[in-house]
Amino acid sequence: MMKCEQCIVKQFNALKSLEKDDLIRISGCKTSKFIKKGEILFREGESINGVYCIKEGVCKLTKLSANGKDQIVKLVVRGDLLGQRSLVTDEKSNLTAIAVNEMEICFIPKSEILHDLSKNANFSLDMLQDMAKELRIADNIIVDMAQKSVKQRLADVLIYLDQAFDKDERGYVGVMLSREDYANLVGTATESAIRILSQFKKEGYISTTGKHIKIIDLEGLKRIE
Amino acid sequence: MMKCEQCIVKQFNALKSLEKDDLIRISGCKTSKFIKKGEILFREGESINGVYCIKEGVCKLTKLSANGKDQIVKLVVRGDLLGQRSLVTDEKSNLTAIAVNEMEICFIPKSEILHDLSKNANFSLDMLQDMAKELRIADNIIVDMAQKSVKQRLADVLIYLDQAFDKDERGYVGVMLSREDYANLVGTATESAIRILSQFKKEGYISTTGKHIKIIDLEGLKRIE
DNA sequence: TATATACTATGATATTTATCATGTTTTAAT
DNA sequence: ATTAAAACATGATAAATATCATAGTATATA
Repeated sequence: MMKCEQCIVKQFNALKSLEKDDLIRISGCKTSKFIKKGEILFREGESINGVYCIKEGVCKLTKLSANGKDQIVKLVVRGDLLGQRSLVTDEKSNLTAIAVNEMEICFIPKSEILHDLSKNANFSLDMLQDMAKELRIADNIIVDMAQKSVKQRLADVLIYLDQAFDKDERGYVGVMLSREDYANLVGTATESAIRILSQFKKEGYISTTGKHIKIIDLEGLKRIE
Repeated sequence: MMKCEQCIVKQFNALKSLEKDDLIRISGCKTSKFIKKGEILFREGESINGVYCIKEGVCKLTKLSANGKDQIVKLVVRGDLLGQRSLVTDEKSNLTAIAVNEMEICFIPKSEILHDLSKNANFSLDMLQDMAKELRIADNIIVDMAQKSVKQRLADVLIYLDQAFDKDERGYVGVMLSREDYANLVGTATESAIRILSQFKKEGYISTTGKHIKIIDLEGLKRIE
């Protein structure tokens, strides 16, 4: 099994601020596993008791709203940590994590992370900075949700996917989401998401083959209003 | 001028984790001032270079959306800190802060806070916990913005104001907002906010006298859908 | 106290979005 | 390969919300 101190993924998250000794210690008690598409890592209301480091794959963080629909709050990708928020506040998870595709993840027990938070100021600061950035992003999403039309928000999602995920050989976006996922990302009815994607296709902004989507006119999408 | 080490307000924020020595040091370089209703503490895009501690009053944090409307992202009250996010990431402010009523605030320069963050693990952890809580709240607002109707969101705002602000002698909510503020909190047109408040009044959930609002039927508001 | 200005209110209408219905296509399982 | 289930698509309609128009009301300021 890959050791933390040799793992390249940690460069993308706060674990990069740990010393070699600490990484070796963490490596000794971490567990690693593969998750199939659609599997649930943890549910809203469950205790996580540690932090997941995403080594490969994508997962969606969702929350069930009062009207019974799942809202996707964010997508978590290779290199991201998962569960820091609940760990720090010692609360149950506020969100449900579901694999969007095949994933490989490592789980680091709570006690190890807390140990480092209390001893290593760099690590704490790095974690604090990550959380601060997440907060800025969340604030911006609030503004977009409140002020932009469904069509704009869906265009935004496509723009985000285009820049955040590698494309395959044929230029298709490197993550495949269902139309329902798109709807749950922008907060609309599935039919509305389908309709707007059809319209984007008709108007030449994107091309689609099943769940595969290719962005054809990124600048056009940015001009949607 | 009130000294930090004697100030009761710090109990409500991360500054409570500092030792007396540190508080005295901070007290020595803080500045304190009064802000009039409507005044701007700082604008989106400006460098804050420190942290504000709210000793008295309320301010709104807004962001201008692409369509030219201000969205109120949150209300900040007595005891809250302001500017930690930008301080930690060393970014310009993402939001504009505007006083909702008469305020008294203290400003602590960046260098002092950074000094404590690097030396005091308790302080860092406390800050981290505050930010983690803010993040949870922001995630929940995203879900509400995406999934709830305007009417539900406005009811939620009233419920929040009812529990977050003291009432005056006659039972009116202790903070006065314009109808436009209500609209900018829920992300709707001012006319829509006015209409829904009128409806709530007609249906006996609230009573209003100008900007003064009294919650009459809290449970009723919670049942709005 | 007069007067301008901002805020509140409400009707009429247009636009956006959700819901319901129905059929097709894709995917997964036997 | 066959069949059931899930996902996609689209029309028709209803409901929610925005926009435009107009007028009353409060508030500040000269």
